[in-house]
Amino acid sequence: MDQSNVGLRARLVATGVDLVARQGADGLSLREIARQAGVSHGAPRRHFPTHQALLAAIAREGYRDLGRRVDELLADGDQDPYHLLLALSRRYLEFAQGNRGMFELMFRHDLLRGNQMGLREASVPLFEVLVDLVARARPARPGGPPAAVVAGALWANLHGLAQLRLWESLQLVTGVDEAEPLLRAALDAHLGPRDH
Amino acid sequence: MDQSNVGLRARLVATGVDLVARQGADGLSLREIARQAGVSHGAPRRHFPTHQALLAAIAREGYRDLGRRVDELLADGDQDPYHLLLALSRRYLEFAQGNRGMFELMFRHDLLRGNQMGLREASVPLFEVLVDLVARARPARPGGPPAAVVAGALWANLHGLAQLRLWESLQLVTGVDEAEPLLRAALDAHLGPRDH
DNA sequence: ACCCGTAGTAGACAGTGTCTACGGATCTCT
DNA sequence: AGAGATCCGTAGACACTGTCTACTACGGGT
Repeated sequence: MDQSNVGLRARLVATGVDLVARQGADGLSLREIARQAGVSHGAPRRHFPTHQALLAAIAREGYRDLGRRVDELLADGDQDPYHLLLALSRRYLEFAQGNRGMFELMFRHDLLRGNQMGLREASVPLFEVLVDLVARARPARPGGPPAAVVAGALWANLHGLAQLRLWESLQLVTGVDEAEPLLRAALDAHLGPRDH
Repeated sequence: MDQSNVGLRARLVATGVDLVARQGADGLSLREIARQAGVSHGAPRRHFPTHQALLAAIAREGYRDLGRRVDELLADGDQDPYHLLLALSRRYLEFAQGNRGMFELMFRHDLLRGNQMGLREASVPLFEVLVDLVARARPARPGGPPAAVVAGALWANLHGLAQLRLWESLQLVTGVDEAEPLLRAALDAHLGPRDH
């Protein structure tokens, strides 16, 4: 793919996305990205004030990618919110498993900390989808917590699953390799059990 | 605290624990730790083959600390498993909030990845406590998933909550600042609702 | 007395992120 | 058209990092 005249800024981000997929989250030094993009090590500074800012831009691309995969799902015809939630959750876990480097980058502590890079906001659209699905999937119970809270808890659960699974902690500790039963347990728990 | 003759290895770890509490997870360069411990930058290498190995040892101390706080809880007299689970969860969240640097270190992707540092195992004893409590708290239902699976899902939920709360994503996205309602939702979800 | 393994020092090396001075375009205004 | 300013990338310096390799001091065992 030739991207010689789309502007260096976009090229740097694209190079970073490529690099993190090929070499993992540790190969993303500022100078290496510049090298791969064919520019000098000082060039990125014109477009990103700091190394972390460039990393954040790359991570944002990861959020966009994840968002696209979820949207793709929603446009697929199936309208049952529970099924959609299940599929969405699987996508999240698959994304983490299949794009390990990017996933690690997206949730690096130093990038999220204090929201210096404005990276938190990148997950908002995804979360809105989640809230909507939760609201539709849950049996209307007037006394219960609001949908946003349930969605928050579910998101936390999903994210925790993805993380612990990536580190293989879950396998070590539960003896089960697959995330599916844990995922089903989580969904049933938050949404109430149903008949599959 | 004077620790001049407990062996350099232990002193380096202690220095690191101190340092991460004072300066955060980014101030933990090998050379800075050596400086704070009053030795040359080559000295740590006698006791830790690599920088990451030293960081892992420091992180392990974090897991031990967290474990102690949980044990403290279990020895407190209260025997109701649900209350204990609630208290344990709160401790987990408090620990993350109050020991931010250490928590970030404990879950740094590069330290956990591939379990190169044998760090995963450090969370096993904690998890065993969790499994035990879950088994006791859950109404015995023969058809349901085994306790280890529920405990795994709950742990993932708890950990996800701690993470997302640390970078304030939950507040941004749910509008609620406190983790308590989310925590209650999670516990009720995984263990079945009860009367408080 | 000798040797040897241990523990810490000191220097070198490649690599990193950031900063500054510089060069060459390109655009604008008179 | 000519001159000035602004943009964008280069090149080098700087302090700092993790790792590696001599080298030194010391202590105990045969």
